[in-house]
Amino acid sequence: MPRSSSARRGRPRSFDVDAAIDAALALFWREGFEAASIQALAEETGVGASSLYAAFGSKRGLFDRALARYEALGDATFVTLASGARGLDDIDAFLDLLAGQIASDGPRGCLMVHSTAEVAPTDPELAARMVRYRGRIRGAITAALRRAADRGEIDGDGVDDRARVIQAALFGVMVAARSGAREDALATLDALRRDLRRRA
Amino acid sequence: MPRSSSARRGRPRSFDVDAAIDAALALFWREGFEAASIQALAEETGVGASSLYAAFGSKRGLFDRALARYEALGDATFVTLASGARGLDDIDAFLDLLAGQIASDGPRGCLMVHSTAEVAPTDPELAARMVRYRGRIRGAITAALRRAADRGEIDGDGVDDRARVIQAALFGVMVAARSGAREDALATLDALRRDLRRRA
DNA sequence: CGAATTCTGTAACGCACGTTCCTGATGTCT
DNA sequence: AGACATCAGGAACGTGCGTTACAGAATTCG
Repeated sequence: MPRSSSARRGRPRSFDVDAAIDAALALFWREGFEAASIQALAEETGVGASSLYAAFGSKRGLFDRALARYEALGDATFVTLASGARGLDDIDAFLDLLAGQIASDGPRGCLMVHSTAEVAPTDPELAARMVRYRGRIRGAITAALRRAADRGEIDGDGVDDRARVIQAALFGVMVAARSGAREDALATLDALRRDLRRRA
Repeated sequence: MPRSSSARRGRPRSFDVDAAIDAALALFWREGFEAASIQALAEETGVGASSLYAAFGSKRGLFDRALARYEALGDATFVTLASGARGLDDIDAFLDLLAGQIASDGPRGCLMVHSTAEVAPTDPELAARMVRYRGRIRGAITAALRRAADRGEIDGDGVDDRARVIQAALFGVMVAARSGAREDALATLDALRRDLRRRA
């Protein structure tokens, strides 16, 4: 049990907690919660299993930290969407970010999406987390659509409905990406873009 | 190894294979592939583990049969969408079916969606199956949208894009349903409905 | 009726998992 | 320097998993 004070007695930790969380996040993202074994997490982070337990309590505890990190990364990518200076262009920029991630060799899909599929049904606390995450995305999309309507880029009617649809479609794209259908996922992102512009 | 002929020698099987597949499907649907243990499958189907292995070869073999059954059920619900006599009304009817399933106490979400999240990254054969399934849904939606355009219910431009978006949004709705957010999922289905009509 | 064949239920196997224990190493504080 | 506290690494534990081996039950064919 580490102290809250920065001055601790005893042998100091030989690894960076945040770096370990980032490494664990990468593995969870790639393989999912169950499939990421403690041994694999130890290898990925370069930290022994018992040290992981000392620092995070349990596999689930480490997962929580990794999810929090994921959410922070997500919020950073939503910021332009939520409070940018433009309208549809901000949405396009956001879709570009997603397309870049899908086209890359990084982890497939969205950690929140496949964690929902895997653990949310048996874990109410995590389920609630997913709901909040979804709501935050939807809120950011709504804000961008409102700006677009204010600028006369789209019709102002049905902005809330449209935000719901876009958010859901993005999650659907992430499911496709998870199955390795990159072309399909990217094509759907483009379709979403065009469909949005067609409402001008 | 059972014979192809109906006249078999030896002790006859004491359970109905199709009924066992249906029961296994229900459990996979509820809990996912990994979480559905052989013991739980044996209880759910009422068939001993060794008999399941004799009949299906492996857990994965049983899962394949269950997925095939799921696809057959799905195709049955797509049929009106794919080749109905109406346009937007056929889409509405399909959305009603989905809403009914989400509102019910049955398994949450779509088996294909959460199997993709769980298994597709490490199983190319299953991943291909998911891609085909998604394509079939998209095809059915496209057909219904074309009919709607022919009847003058919507603008004919961008039907393919729109079908992509709708299919992705439906999967996103299934993710939400999987996390137990019934209200949210149903609200998004309604939003999708209204958004579609608004393009009239 | 007896031989051959297939299915059922139980028990067991090997393995991998998450987790904990223990010992020695490595620090800080007085 | 010595007492104390924490950490690191490896071995070990118990559990549950998918799967298989085996012995008895049930049926068909000659």
